[in-house]
Amino acid sequence: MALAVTSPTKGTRAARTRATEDRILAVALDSFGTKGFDSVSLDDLASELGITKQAILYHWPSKRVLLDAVIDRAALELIIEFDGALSEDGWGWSRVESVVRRIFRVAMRRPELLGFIREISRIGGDASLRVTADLEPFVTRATAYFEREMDEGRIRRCDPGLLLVSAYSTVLGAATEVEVLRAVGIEPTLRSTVIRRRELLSFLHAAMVAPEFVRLQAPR
Amino acid sequence: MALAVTSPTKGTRAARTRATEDRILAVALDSFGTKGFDSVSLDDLASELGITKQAILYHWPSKRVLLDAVIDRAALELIIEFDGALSEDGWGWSRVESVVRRIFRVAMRRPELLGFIREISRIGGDASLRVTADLEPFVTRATAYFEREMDEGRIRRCDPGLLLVSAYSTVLGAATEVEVLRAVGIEPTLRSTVIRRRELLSFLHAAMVAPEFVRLQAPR
DNA sequence: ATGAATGTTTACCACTTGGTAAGTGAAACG
DNA sequence: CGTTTCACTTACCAAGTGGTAAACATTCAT
Repeated sequence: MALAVTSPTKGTRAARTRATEDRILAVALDSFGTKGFDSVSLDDLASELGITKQAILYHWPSKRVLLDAVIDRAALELIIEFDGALSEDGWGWSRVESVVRRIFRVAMRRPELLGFIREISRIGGDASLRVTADLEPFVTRATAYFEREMDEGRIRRCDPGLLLVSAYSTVLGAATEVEVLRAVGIEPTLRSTVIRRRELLSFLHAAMVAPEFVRLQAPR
Repeated sequence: MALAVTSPTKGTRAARTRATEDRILAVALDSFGTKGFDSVSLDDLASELGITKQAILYHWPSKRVLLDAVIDRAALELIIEFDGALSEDGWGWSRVESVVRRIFRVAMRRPELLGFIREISRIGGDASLRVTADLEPFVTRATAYFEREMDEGRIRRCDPGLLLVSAYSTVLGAATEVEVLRAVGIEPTLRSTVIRRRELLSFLHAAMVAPEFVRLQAPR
């Protein structure tokens, strides 16, 4: 879903240019994330934006360069969505819980954002390197956080990187793998999503929380 | 990687036809699974097979119908790969462990197979319905198995469908999400895969096994 | 042997793809 | 005010896209 955009008839020229580029990036992120890079033509993007394909190619010299710009934008938005959770109040399990809630919120409200990251992984090559580089600071922060929690014995000791991947793909899967959910007889309604989140939290809780802290940090 | 194929100059005509269709399906599954449906043209497939695109269109009237055939084949192969694990010896945790080991083995040896299922989910529509229908018997068996284990108190009680999804996406993620792994500083070598599998098993063990059984079913 | 069925190729076709070149109208600037 | 810069459009293009039609070669049944 395209975000509401500022009217193109206001502001200075530079501002309007930035606004146009923003609109293009937003629509491209949405389309690439839901339909896939190769399945979306520049003409598709253009017609959705009510402009011509050449207008897009004016701002970026090729579709591939546009993709790079979309990658940067997606990484930025992801960091904005998630990074705050690491700074929130609380400790141990309650903080993990807030991160999971955030991922669910993003998966429900911005599924194209998470789908886009997946798409980039599949494309591979330079695109993957770019998103990896873009997310590096966040990943560093997150693993450092996990390590601290382990040091203080609040969550079970294990490889923090793998823990991050496991938690990420578990949550992402439960939140986005709609077809698989359907296959196991779970219709992705709002109500079922709430249930899934609760079940998942208890799943993660059991997996992550150090035994001696279980009683102190029970999931709701 | 295309499998070794029987020479097209042997056997009866019907057999050779079947062999050709098999080769086409194998290459199509590989290509669609790794590059995506829209990123692979019929000409790409044909040239990889050393035939012409029209030869493919002789066996299936359109690319979309070919996709349906590939879906059926992928589902069949998936079931063959996984279903055996449900019939293996052992009970409780040891059986879960054997399923996880199987998924890892498939993810390492046939990444295109798992990638293809993801791709189909993204395409959505009739394609998703088809793969869902194809996998239904297996899913039924798996959830029934989980339910039995819960009834007997060997694994923690929860929604069996969600447990399946969680375990599926966790393992699939840890096994296939190569770029995410790279992002958190884990190079996907053989050695690291073994480590990841072990870590993941302990993660799943903690999450799934009922507390009173933990001592009896410790992960290695 | 011969004719029919079958699997494949050659020859096309209309349409879409990413990308180029040149033109246009309005805003920014002297 | 003129003119230059900028964001964008119209007009193309060569290379591919999925798909059709018909010719062709091989195998099978008679």
